[in-house]
Amino acid sequence: MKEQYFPQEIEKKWQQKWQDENTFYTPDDSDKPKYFALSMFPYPSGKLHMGHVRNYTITDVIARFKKMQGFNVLHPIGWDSFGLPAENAAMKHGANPAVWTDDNIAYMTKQLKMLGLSYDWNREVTTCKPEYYKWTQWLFLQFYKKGLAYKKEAAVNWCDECATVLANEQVIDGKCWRCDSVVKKKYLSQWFLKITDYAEQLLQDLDKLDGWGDNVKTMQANWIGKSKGAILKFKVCDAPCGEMEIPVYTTRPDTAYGITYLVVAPEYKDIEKLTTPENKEAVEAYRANARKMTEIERLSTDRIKTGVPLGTHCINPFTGEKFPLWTADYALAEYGTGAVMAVPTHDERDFAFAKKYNLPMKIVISNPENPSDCKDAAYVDEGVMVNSGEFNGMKNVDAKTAITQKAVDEGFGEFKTQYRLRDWLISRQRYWGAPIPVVYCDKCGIQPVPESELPVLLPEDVDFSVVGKSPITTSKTFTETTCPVCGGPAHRETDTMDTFICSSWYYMRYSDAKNSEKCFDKDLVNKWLPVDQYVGGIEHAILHLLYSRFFTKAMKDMGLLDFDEPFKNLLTQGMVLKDGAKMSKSKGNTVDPDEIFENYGADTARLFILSDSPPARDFDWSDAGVEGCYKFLNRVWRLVSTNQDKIIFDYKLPENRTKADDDLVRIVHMAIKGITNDISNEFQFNTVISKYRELTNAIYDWADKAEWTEDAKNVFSFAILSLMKLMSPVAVHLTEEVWSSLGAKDSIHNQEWCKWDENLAKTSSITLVVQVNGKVKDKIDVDEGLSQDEMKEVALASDKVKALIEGKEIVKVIVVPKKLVNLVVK
RNA sequence: GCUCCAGUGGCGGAAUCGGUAGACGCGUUGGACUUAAAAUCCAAUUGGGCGUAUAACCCAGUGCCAGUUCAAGUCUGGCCUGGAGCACCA
Repeated sequence: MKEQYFPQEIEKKWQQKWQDENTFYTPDDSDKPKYFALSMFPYPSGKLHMGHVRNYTITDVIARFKKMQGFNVLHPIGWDSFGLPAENAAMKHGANPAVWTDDNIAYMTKQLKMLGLSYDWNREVTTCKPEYYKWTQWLFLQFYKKGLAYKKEAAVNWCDECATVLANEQVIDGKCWRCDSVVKKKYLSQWFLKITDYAEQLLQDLDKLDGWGDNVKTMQANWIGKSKGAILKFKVCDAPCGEMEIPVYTTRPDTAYGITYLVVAPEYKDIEKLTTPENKEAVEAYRANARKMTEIERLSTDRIKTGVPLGTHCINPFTGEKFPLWTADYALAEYGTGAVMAVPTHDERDFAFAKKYNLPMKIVISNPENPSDCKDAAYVDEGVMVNSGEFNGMKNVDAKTAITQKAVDEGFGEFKTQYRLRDWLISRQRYWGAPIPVVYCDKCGIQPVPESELPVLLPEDVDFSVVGKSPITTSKTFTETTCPVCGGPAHRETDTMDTFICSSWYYMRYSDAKNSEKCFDKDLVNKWLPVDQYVGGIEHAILHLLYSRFFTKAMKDMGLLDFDEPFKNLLTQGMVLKDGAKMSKSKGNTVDPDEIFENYGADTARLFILSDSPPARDFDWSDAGVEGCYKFLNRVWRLVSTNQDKIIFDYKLPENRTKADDDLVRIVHMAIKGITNDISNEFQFNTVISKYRELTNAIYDWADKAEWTEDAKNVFSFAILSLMKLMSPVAVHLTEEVWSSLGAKDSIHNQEWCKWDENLAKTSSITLVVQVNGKVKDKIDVDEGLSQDEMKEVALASDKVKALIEGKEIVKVIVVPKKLVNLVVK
């Protein structure tokens, strides 16, 4: 072993060796219990960034720790390799997206290996390869068969920049999640997956996810947005085209006696039938204007509300009162029934609208102690029913049920549970994705591609320079085909699938990555899944994580697997910051992992990225911090290299230890206990690393004073070799090099995790804290075995305490065994 | 507006159960070694009483205000600040 630490040299050597010896191969058959550790797989953008380094290091340390604890650990990696950047690069540089993607994967693979990650590369999964997307397409067909995939014409989110539609989940603040440009509405016929069928299950099963943070669970619950209310139906009394009925959804049926008008969304399907000839022109103009607006404008809550009357009227079935119909863009076509009953006195939005257009108001709920006149604001709190016929005097919360029941009994209403979650729009008008396996025949209509004809391969004869349509439509070989039913001419669907489909099941594929007969073997997927620990960024809280839960539930119902939640435990790691801001190219505050590997080595990078903050919190990168970690590894190296002659690999702890030896043995046991607990308890790697330092410091101190008897050498060896094993999940190369230099035959990464002896993992004496009236006044070293009475005596014998309690009365004495005595005096 | 999370030295952060606040590190200051530097090592480092050495002592202190308790960074209630998510969802 060299005197000096040369990380680059030893890291390269061991990476090669691990690869040659297949050190991290995971067998499917093993007596050991399974453990599936998973990082969210990367998009092959070109280069790793520090967020990747953090994510993969965290998971890698978990995987290695679990392996040493005796688990058969599955720790795979793959590539989320369909998506727009490849296509954009193709357009810009004339490169083929497949080639661009392959190059990026090759480079990033090299980087992952340089980080020393313990992946089983035999299970690598790449979503853009036909052998993978064949099964993505196959799964689509299963969804289709089950009625969970359907096509419909709808107002959808459109991004001009990306020239494609987007799912609701991909619109952030009215902007595209990828390019940040403003999203528009377009009417298009598109493919959807019926995630709404699973809304209730997706919501309820959140309770099962004990291993998920509350933040993610509440975000998903809010997104699903369950509410309970009623559908009430209103007869239109003067529609130009005969009798009509308008159903509305409301969570406030208790306010039904206070309705003074009714609003339908500008996109409401029957709006034309509800408009009188006199109002037609104004209504048309209003609707045209609404269509032009962007989502941001449309949904802005501080915009002044606008609307126009339709000229027709409804009857309130509770009161017989007649009230007008309006259209206004504060009613949303996609939620509820697209129509709203308006009660200005008890809803802020209706109040603002009624004020503006001078519509009447009627108070139906009142707080008897402090009645509101509803002149300046709506009264939205609880109260007692007034002006509500037979319901007068009832509490409004009780009236919700009572009034709905009346509507049910009399045939104009029903109880209704409503969700905000919408179906998942999965069509994309882009090339670089899995083609939707469907053909359109003039005679037979929509026909799924037979499973035997999968995969539907992406064509290569395409022109990426086209504007305004998907490059795939320029292929001469792709579009024209024959109908699988009648054999007549037909054309293929040219839309591809949202990449989030590919990532909704990739983690299952790891269980059987090379299967060419099936998407995976059922026994294997049931053996390895659910994922025991999933690690990734919070940005997927309601995208990937919700979609994957939906896929799992749907696939369970299809009989493909037997579990109903994919990820048992979820760790959402914080962002990597530099100078307090998120690292980004535009801000110019990025740190290139390659440079860190080159200057300090991967072990330093791994150690540092775990050292300063707990994994869930944001991490501020600092050059001084890296330097500090590098120095620490040097210090560890020196500790071993300068004392090599005193280390016995097959040490035996002496039976009769001297006091000094004893202390080091205790310190090691305490470190083992502390580190094991810190990892087990939510992966607190930052404190794990502080304990590495404490132990290293303690060994240095001890070695300084040691007389090198045989016993001392054995104790020292125990300490050094334990330190190496404890550090091996983090400093993977350094510990391996030391381990082998000291005479080991097998890899340190195949060793068992250190065990501690509870009797040795504590100090022989304790510090007795003496408080007077709750304030610490003295600390006394005492023997651990002291009884409570003895502790009290020791406390009272303290000179400091004597002085403080002199002339005072001891009211009470509290003794906490092995810890403290509190004297309450007056 | 609603929901969730967080707030501790100059900085990152530590503190199973309510029981020694500030572990470990970064930075800073002083010192040793060196012709010099780097590296390394030693010491100090919450604020104040207190710009002197030594040894000690006292007071205050975990965003703010209350409360529970012998004892609160930790529990309860009410705020303030920051971050994240949702948001005209009837």
